[in-house]
Amino acid sequence: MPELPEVEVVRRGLERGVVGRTIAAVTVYHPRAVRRHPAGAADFAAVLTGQTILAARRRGKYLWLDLAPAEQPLALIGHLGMSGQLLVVPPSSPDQTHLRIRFRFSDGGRELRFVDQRTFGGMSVAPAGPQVPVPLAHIARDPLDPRFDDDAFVAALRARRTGIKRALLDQRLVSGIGNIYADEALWAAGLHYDRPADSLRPADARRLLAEVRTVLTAALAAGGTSFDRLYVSTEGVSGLFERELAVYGLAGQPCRRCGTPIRRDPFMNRSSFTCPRCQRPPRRPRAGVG
DNA sequence: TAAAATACCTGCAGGC
DNA sequence: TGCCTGCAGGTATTTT
Repeated sequence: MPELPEVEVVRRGLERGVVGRTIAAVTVYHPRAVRRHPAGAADFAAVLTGQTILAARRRGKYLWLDLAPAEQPLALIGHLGMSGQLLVVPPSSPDQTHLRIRFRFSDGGRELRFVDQRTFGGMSVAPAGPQVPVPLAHIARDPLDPRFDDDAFVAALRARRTGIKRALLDQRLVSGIGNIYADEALWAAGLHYDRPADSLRPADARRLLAEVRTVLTAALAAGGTSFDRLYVSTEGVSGLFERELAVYGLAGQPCRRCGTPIRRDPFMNRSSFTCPRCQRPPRRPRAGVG
């Protein structure tokens, strides 16, 4: 599933593949792919046609392409959702089954394709803001951002009246973390997902943040985590981090630290994976206990 | 106002 | 073989 490392791999691919090129034509094959573009698919295509891409940028799990401004600066925003892919491929390559948007370029070279099986992802065009496009103003910086404020994060996390995993998944508090890396970081830090955030000591919060950074960095180095080929780079290559996962998806298998079988609990309509020995449940759980 | 719950969506695995 | 159910989960919206 695309979380920060996977999205960053895609961003780098876009930087190599489409920056500096001019969009010649846009075709939207599924309206849901542009549902966050209020003016609709026709407007989406019309606004983008003729635009030159200046840069490929990211905040958390969102990507955007800065466009050369005619009057006001614009950004082409993308989110991969659960199953989205942004592929840079030769025009002659066969259409993917779930091709949602196609971008052709004026140089006649490789085209950009947004492919998304479950259509949780999507693209839109919005005004570029001073730091991030206007619709992304609520997304916090991610832990790999040089301007991420550790002290502010620790304070904000400890002010939350909820479980720590819920807090980690809240993109307004810290971005880029999804279900996989939340579970991995919590295991590494020896913390249970339902531990109340306001019960964390500052040192606990800092240790958790350090583990988040460690797991995100390692996953990025491995090219991300891939399951059933739903996540791939712009060249269609799968990531290798899955083989390094410690708990996610490993229910029943021994914890690599203590040998206790990993357990899976329902959590927020999905799953949490923990080692019941390394990650003791809290005495006063917040919510979402399964 | 914050936190929790729900809707959205498709493909696959497993049971029968 | 074919139908049904559960599951995967990030974000926006709705409810509590």
